[in-house]
Amino acid sequence: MDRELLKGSTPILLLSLLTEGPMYGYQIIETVLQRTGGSYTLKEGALYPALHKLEAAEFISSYWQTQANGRDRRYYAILPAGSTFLEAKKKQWSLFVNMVEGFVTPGGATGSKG
Amino acid sequence: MDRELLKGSTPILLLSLLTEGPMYGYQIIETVLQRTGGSYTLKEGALYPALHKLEAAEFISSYWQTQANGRDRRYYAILPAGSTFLEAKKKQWSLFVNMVEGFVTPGGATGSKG
DNA sequence: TTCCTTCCCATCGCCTTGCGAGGTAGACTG
DNA sequence: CAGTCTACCTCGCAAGGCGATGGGAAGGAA
Repeated sequence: MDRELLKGSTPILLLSLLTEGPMYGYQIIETVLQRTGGSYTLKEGALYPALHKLEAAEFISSYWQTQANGRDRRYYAILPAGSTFLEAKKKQWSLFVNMVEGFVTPGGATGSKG
Repeated sequence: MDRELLKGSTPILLLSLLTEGPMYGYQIIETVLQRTGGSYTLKEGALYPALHKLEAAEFISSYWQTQANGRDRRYYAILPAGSTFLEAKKKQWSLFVNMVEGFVTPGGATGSKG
């Protein structure tokens, strides 16, 4: 996967994932790995800073939870402001995709997909 | 338009545009501006370095052409290697788009588009 | 002539972001 | 005890877009 293509899409990925329910970092990495069939490994060096930034912006919140075995995990949950932001980002995303596809296929692809 | 989203997609845009025929920098900016209805202005600080990089990689070539009024314009044209690269990039692009949309809409969008 | 606008090229420093590498630490296995 | 897996995190680097800035020529206005 081209790293430059990823830039800017990580918040969308994260927020979308958290819409399904709270998750912790390691779990997010595993989930992304599984869902992409192993083709995309969300790196820790990308994940944690992104998560912290999202939290600082109050789009998500976090809380520590102790498991049965005593280990602590930091869960992240989406906040209302995060959902709003996600919707805006999604619109931006489809606008962006449509724009690029408009150039790639000048004849067709004027929209429709998002 | 989110700047981070753009990263990595500029070569695709440029190469796609040049597939339609040789163009010069200013013209590329104007064309992008027109086709996006003014919503996306390809900045000079992004365009020229990208163009030069593409040329250094021998994906495009350039030549100066003098107009009737005596002014010089630097035209860029796509090379065979550039077309090959474009095709590869397009595949990467749709893989990428499908991946992101797979997260955004967990139910549908499993693929098919490329 | 001088001035301004449009056209056309280009570079530089800054900022953001992903990545590779490195670090800490608890729980479980051998 | 050592090794592995889980789970957290940070740092320096590279890459790319952006805003600012600059050079220069053509053409019209004052």
